[in-house]
Amino acid sequence: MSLMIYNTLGGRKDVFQPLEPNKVTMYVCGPTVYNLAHIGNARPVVVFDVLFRLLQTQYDTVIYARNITDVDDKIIAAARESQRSIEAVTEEFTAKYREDMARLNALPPTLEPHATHNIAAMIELTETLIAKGHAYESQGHVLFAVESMPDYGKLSGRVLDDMLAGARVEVADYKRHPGDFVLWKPAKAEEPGWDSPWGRGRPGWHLECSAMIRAHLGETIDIHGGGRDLIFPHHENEIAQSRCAHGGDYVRYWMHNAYLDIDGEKMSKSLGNFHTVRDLLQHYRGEVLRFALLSAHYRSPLNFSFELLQQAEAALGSFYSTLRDVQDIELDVEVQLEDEPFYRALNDDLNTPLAIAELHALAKQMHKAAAAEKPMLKARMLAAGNLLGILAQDPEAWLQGGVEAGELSAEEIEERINARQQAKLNRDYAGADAIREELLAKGVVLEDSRDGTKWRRG
RNA sequence: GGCUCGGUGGCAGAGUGGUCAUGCAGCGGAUUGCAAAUCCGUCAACGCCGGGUCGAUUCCGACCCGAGCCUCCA
Repeated sequence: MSLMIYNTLGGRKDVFQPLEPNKVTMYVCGPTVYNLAHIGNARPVVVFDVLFRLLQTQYDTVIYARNITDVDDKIIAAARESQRSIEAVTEEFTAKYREDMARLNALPPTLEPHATHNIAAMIELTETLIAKGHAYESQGHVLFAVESMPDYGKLSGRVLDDMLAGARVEVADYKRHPGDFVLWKPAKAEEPGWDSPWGRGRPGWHLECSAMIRAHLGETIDIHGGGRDLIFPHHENEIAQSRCAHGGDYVRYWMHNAYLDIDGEKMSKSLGNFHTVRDLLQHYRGEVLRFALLSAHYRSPLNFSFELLQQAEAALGSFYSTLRDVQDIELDVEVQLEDEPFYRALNDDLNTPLAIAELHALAKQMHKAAAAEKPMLKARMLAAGNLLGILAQDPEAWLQGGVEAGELSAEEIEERINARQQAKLNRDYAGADAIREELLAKGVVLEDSRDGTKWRRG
């Protein structure tokens, strides 16, 4: 089965073929570590985590790099505001970012290059660009000359002349062309800086990705991912830097996720309409957040709401409930992924909503299945869950757990269930129902079955 | 203004040139001491207008509406 990927460059789905037959290199734009990640920032992380898992089922070597931008104007500003050192700020938010993403069941990337550890590579790249006539020094800055690249704008479908027509930006006087962008800029004394042929300074925003990809993954990588808003200028400029410096292809497949909306508007830090992952984790388990993020296709906007999270929670609860019914069944069967509808769905440009629908279909089959069919169905559900990064918990623990501690402990609940059982034996159904109601009022749902009474929070 | 991308049932959200998405919610039934879970059945959509087609939500064109990028942002 071949993986189809929608390539922003070209605007259509293509069969994915890595440069080398059994190796895939993938790079996703990571965080600028100056504050907490919001749930919109988590979307690419979760989406590309699914891709990472999927690729690993097909290729022996998958190298997935996600950078940490730890030098940036916003970081400097954040450090100044909180009267802390740059390092204190970046270390704190790097650690918190890793924790938050781990709680969303995102696997750690293979590599996590830091911008500040790769300054030499950036300087070298800048020197190459100057030597080849694609960059120039001006008033202490080094700028990339967009006019030196004939097909600049190809990724975003822009033409330099058109961009000028609508330009609203004041053009810095050190630029030859308004579209020229900074590779290296001078650092003030109190700002972080590194010695370079152009004096003490620091890199421009776009430079780090090009330099680190080249340093850690090679001149040409297979997949580069990120949010849609990075297409221009960030990724366009990365292409310009890398292709002009090294020639050849930079990235074979560009993938861009759509954003999360709040009331039809993009969730963003600048609009202030965001929820941090950390905040949401106070109320919802990471797996619920993850499921919610996967409930829409990654290229479609996803309207974020509490209803969405509640639906995600309900869906996961129902899957875990199905799995609880078969929790004692041993797995000694092997799933043939190639035959699986959910696998087919994921291979079609990561169609996670369809994969989830197939998971519902599997659950439904499980409910009707004869005993002999259940081990395979369970294995298939878990295999699907594994690729989506969900359903790996103990079902009982999931159903009885939760972020918001209930009013009752498990022991207290068991005690009430026993009391109710006794009432039932005494034919005191009114008493038994009273206990059911009492527990329900405290968020505990009882389910009677031949095997006794099960409970869950819900 | 330029460049992108969208508009699917009450909600979320896939997909397709011709009887089915799926989930949640609703309605009816089975089951249950009562419930829950589950099962069966059921309601309901494809922005608007035109064009081609035997037939379009799906293709083409215009229009309306929305979002994003062009400035830090996933």
